[in-house]
Amino acid sequence: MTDIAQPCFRALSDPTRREITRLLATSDMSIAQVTARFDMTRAAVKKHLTILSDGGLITVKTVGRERINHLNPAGLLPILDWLEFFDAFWDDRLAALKTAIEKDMK
Amino acid sequence: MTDIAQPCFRALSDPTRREITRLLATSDMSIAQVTARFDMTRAAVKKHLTILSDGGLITVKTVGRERINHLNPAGLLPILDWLEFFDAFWDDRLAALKTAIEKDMK
DNA sequence: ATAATAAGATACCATTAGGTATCACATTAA
DNA sequence: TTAATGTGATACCTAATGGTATCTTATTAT
Repeated sequence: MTDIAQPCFRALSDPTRREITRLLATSDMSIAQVTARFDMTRAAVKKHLTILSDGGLITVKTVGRERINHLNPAGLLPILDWLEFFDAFWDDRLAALKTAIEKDMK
Repeated sequence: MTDIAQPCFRALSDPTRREITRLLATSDMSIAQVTARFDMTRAAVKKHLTILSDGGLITVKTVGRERINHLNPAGLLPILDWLEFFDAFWDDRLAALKTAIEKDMK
């Protein structure tokens, strides 16, 4: 029950952190640069970045007095691995799924 | 900034809830049946099921005095939509998965 | 009719989470 | 050298989270 995916799911469970990942997808940023995009203190942003790092979603490189945060898309793989479990069931449950969706739309 | 995906990400952020989804992938279960698989009270399990329902990951049907919990794989689509943003950063594995699901739903 | 079973509802508790303010330290600029 | 900048670290606050216990109601079985 080691649950390797937990730090990743945890990291993505917060909207601010998901937004940070999208920001970093466009370019690397220092903590101050990320903070400039949000209405919260640097300390709060730093906590989010730490959690993203724990989840393997970003890497951090020290450049002078700055900490450059860099997106690590491979950190999303635990999520994909987890989702793949349901591949088999999508086929099996296809009929029920169609019915359920169609009924919901009425 | 309505963040439609938040209830889904939130639902999957807890290991117990992820395990429940896998359980329900094998068969529908009443609350008591789900509870029998975990070392916690029925009230705790019920809370998890409510959060999974809020996240659109399960549906609940009343049968007599029982509440039958049923996996709703389509509830995972918000996650896939969100992940799709990162397609540019790796291969097309994710997009293939998502389009396969959507094709099945039609 | 009575007892057993399934679940809803509420109050409560300890811990975690997201946030702030503040101070110290390292690096760069003047 | 001195001042400004970027960050680390800590203490603290409030709300949310995951859990329990307990009581009530609805349904099913004897």
